Amino acid sequence: MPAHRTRIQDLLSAETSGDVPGPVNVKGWVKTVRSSGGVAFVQINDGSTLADLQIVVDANCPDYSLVNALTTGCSVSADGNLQDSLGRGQKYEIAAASLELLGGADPEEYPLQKKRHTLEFLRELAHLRPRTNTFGAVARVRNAMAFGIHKFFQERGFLYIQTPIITASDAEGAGAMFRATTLDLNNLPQAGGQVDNDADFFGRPAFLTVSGQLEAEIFAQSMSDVYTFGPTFRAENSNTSRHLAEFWMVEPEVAFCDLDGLAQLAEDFLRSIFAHVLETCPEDMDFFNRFYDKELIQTLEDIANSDFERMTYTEAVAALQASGESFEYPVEWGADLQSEHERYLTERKVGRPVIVTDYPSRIKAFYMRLNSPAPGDQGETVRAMDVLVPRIGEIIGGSQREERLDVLQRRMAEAGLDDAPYWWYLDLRRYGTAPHAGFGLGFERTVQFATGMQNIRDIIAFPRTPRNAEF
RNA sequence: UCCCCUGUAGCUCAGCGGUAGAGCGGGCGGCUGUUAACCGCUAGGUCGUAGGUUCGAAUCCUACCGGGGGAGCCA
Repeated sequence: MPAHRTRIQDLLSAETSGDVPGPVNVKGWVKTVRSSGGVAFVQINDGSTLADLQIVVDANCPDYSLVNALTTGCSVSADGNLQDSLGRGQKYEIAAASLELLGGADPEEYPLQKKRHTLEFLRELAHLRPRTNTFGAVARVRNAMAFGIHKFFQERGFLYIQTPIITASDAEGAGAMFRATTLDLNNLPQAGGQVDNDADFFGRPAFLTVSGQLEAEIFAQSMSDVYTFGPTFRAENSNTSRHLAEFWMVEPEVAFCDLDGLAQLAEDFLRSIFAHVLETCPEDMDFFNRFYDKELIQTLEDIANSDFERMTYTEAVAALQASGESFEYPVEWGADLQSEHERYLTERKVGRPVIVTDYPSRIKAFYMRLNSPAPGDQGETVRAMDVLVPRIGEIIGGSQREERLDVLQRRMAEAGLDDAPYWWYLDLRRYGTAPHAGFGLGFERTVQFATGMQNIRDIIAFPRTPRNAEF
């Protein structure tokens, strides 16, 4: 009896069945059971790879009678030798010497069939859907991409930093925040006719972070090259296939870097992580290519192997106006680009990712660095960039930060912001200020793009959206 | 938050004013290596909820709740 479980991936990746001598132990969850005469076929999956393993149980196995009790969803353990499969459809199979039922799954109640389910139905079964092919593949690809992200930055000497999840500062412009409080909402302490925030846990209002950027800037102004990778929260009432109330964001922040350097970093970064996932998850990527997007792999390979298009906002507006397209929203210098405009640029105009830079200051955040005027501009612009990709639209938003104290203070005043809560942010400009830049990447959107999945709720294990926080 | 679509058996759907249906899944029985196996039999539903119109409502109307698509906000 083998002492340790062998992962299915390790068995299936063997060069020949002879490379796995002697009996092995396998464990997993039953996908389907077929029987024919005196032979039963138990197909199991253990999550280590997309492929199932077929266990052959015949009358020679003392536990043969057990197969009648096996149904989809059971967990089992089997010992036996790996052999070349006698049937078609799989290379190897296990000839069971013994079989054990670890946990049953009442077939009258177990909700997963061996047939295909809709993604909408599976969304209600977040505790069971990782057992399906699609969600197993998403979990593995998501894992590989997280690793690829760390690998990219670590190989470039970036420091992984952890910024707070609970924060008292509200990164301007990033949207509505969730309040984090220990106050009794049914009996709020009052002071001077208002809620007494001094009685709250932190002695002041606190929130769940919408971005680690401002804190990351602190470390960029000391460690030079840093990145964050963690959860962020937006209390926006957004009901789309691209928004979550809780999502993961990657935010590099780089000292002594301008917008051109940042755009290059963003491009290298995206190309690197797509190449990484193609290389490390070939079976899963084939699966997505077959069932979700027939051009997925081709698209990702193209991105990994070709340069991104660059254009300024002013050039983008000119291109949109010259396109002859009839857009629902008018295109005019000074207005933000709408989804339809972004999609035209990346999908129709260039057919690959586009980096749009130098947006009007009026539509961007106060911390973005003010430009000197360029030809064609019809107003102030800032050193901001958006990376647009087909189907998803904006996948990265970033900017060179305003490092000049006087300009920053002027911009904050124009935005109607009070200096006081930003005292430490301004201090960074008072003491050894340095040019720096950073961007934010929505992790789920990136995985969504890489898998071809239509809905972001199928990219995160336990999606938080308005009116939905089950599990 | 706005616009459009949608909610009928465990799942996917048909039925769209007159006695609630199919396929899959489940149960039972066949089948000497199967491949989302195959063949036969069978059980299973207050038609999202609450009102309203009507002799009669799954079907028409209203509100609310859930789901989907699109938009806005953004990552």
